[in-house]
Amino acid sequence: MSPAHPRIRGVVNTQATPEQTRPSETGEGGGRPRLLLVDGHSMAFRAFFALPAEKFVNSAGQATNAVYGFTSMLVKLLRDERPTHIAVAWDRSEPTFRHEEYAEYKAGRSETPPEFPGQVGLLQELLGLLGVTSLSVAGYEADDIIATLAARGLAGGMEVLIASGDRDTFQLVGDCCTVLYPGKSLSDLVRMTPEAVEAKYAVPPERYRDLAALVGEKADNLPGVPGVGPKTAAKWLARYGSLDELVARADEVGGKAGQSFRDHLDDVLRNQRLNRLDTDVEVGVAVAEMTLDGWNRDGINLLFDNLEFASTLRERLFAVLGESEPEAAATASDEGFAVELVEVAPGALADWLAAEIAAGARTGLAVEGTWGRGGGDVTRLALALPAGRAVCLDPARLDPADEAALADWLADPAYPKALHDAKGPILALRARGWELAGLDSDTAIAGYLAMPGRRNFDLADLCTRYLGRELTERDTGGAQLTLDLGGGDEQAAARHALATRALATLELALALDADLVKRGAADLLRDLEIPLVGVLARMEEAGIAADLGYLRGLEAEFAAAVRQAVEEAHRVVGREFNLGSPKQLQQILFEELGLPKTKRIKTGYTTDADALAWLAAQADNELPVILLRHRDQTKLRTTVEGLIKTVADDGRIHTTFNQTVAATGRLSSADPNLQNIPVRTDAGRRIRRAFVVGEGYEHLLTADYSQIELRIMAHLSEDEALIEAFQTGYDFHAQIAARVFGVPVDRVDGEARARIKAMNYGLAYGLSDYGLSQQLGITPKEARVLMEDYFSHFGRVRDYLEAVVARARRDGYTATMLGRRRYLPDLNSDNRQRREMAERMALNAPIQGSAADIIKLAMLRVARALRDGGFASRMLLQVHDELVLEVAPGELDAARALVVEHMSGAQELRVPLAVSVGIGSNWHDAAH
DNA sequence: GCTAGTACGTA
DNA sequence: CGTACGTACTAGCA
Repeated sequence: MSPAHPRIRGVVNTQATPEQTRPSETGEGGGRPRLLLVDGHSMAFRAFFALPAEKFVNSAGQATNAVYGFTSMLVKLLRDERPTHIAVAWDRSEPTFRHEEYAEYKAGRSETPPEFPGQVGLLQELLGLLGVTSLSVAGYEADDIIATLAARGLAGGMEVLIASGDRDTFQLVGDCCTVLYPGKSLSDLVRMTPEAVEAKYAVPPERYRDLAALVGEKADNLPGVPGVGPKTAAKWLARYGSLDELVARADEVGGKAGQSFRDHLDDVLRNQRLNRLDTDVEVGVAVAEMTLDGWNRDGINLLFDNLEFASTLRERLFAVLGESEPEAAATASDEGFAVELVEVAPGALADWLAAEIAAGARTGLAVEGTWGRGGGDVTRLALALPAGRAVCLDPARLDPADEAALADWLADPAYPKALHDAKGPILALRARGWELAGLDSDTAIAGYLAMPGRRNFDLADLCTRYLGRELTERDTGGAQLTLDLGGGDEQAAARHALATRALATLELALALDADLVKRGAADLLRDLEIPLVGVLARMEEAGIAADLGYLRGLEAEFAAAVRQAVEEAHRVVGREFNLGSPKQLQQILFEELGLPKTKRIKTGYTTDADALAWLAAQADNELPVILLRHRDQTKLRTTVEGLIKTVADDGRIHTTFNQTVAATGRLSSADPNLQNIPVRTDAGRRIRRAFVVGEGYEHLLTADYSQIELRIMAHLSEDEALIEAFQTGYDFHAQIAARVFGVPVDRVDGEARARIKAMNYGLAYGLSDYGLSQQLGITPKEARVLMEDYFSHFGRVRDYLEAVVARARRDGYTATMLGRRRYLPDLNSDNRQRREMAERMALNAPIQGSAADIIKLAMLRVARALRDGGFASRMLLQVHDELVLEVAPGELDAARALVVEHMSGAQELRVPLAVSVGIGSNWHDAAH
């Protein structure tokens, strides 16, 4: 028997670098270090088919059979083989050098089952938590990585074990290198030693390549010599010694098979080239570093909880880890976050990323910088891996090669990333030309879906709540620290703090995943809210063009009207006072002028618009009217002033959409709020003329849902009369009024229609008879009669509304059509006011929330359709039931059709989802 | 400089 | 005594 190393070298041309192979001197039991190399996809795929996919599904619908089977196999290997070092290699989706040589390589494989790919990411996440090195290298297959690592391990004196379902690895078998090949079942791995290979194929391992080249490999779509099987091939190789020799003396081979061999010589030589495993792959991580340590017990528990794995597997895993592990790694996480900040040498980032982060495994990303108003800047960013290793980068001092590597990694959707409140960082990264793809979790949004009523979703708060660990002052890099430390320490502390945030985000994402599965919101996060983040970032970045000169003109006009109202008011009262002070107004109106008292409030009597209008009618005094005009004009002036202040250098206003504020699921807009620009009064609508189509575009287009909340109420209540009213497409409120008052539709007068309209909308808000009477200026008794008349025709609506509250009281929450919950503990409060408030919220939340779900779906559909269709037109604003787009030249008809199609088709309801569209050169004229 | 209260714009 | 927001202002406290 020839020695191991020459044998390997003879086959694969080993070029092991000594300094990279320094296996630990303290291997298991003091013996030789053992390196276990696993072919990830190959073994996961075997596991997938070994276990029934339908039996391994968690409550989120995630198939877990491959994860379970692979983990089970890994536990067995760890227990039985006791490796001191371990790595798992993965194939990549990109073509390899083999595809370049032979386009048909691996063609004709049957389609991967849809349940499989998602599990690879989970497995890689698990390996990260186990502290197992997970590798993939662009342009190479897992086999090549394994061959490279095997050669280095052997050169370093290690014993090598390879777990792979790919027979190409048999060429690596030697005295110190054994392949564990799956037999009948996954747990039954056949030990392919040199003797076993020889017994099975009648050739030594170093001749296996030659044999495979002759016979062919169906799985790789490499046809061999027709009529030549393993027996003939082995016989020839025994006679001629090697394939090279056989080829050289091809004309000596007799018989039909010999002729076939000569006819297919090209195929054989190609097979031989392709089945050679590369041992010079740049893997970027030394074999000696592939020790099994730094595993994360909390993380593993969270992931297993999430996957809903039985406790037996977990116990077996911890048992085998516990035996081989220093305790420190397992307990370190009890106190804060055990982040290990790694320095990557300049120019080495690409290698580090490739070596440390397997495609599909999630990385935590934290960004330090500034953002807002559609832009931002990055001062630092940190990446953290599941086992706690992290790197912190300063974009300003990044080697060009590293910058390119970082940009590629950020933009690669194959690398899932978890961020906390990602939209700002996305804008900041993009300002540096870096796209972020593969956003896999946003922990702020995940927290919002779990607890939509909370006011803030700080990373530290969520860590305390979900991980039971504090993101301490030290971790967060607080200002206090900078006073105590010198410049260098300050930098180091800030880097450590950011890396800790990245790790905390990663761990938090896992915990929130599990929680959202329990709350039925995992799909909502993954399919709706996360994709929306990028869409909103684009909208904020685009902004909307503003006519600054026009705004300044308006401001002057409104300011003059305010001054005039102030002068008039002072003249009427006979002295100067602050019209903006409710307190001074109360003094003047109710004490000095002795006007009738209005509704009581905490500080006295209200001076709101309703009360002033009432006073104007009651008393013979012109002051209330002047005050009303002053209020109006002041509001308009401050609105315009606010807008002017926010016009950016590009002449556009970039709002910020908040995705985690509204308890019902709506977006909100701030800085400036573009969702409350006046529209109801003529003076107010003039402000909308300031929002104009930008340079390079042709039109503004607005598209809004007609009565979407009422349609949702009709859908959810399944009230046939309501549904029918929407299906006819005729004036909805008039139709309802006709039924309630028992008159033909064309005889419904304006008064009746207005009452029913108020009633229709009021229902969705938990309207009381008192509230309705206030709204309509009728007595509560009349309002009660009106409600009874209404419900006598639309009984299902009342049933629905009552059922919503009853169910929410029982479950503790309401749910929208997409399963977005709102928790309302006050439904069982002893305090009547709180309880009734909660009841109104419960009535409204499913309706307002479902409308929010639907327009969010529509936004995703519109954004995708615009992108896929190559449109230059873009979405700018969302105003709850309305989208505002900027249409590029020549795209009007197509854009209009696209928006209508994707808005009205966003969700199937029992009633049509009507969308109306308007076009104009400014927001006012684009109304309809 | 902070918060509470009031008021008011939108859907 | 109808839901959901954001902003601006005053007043009172520190």
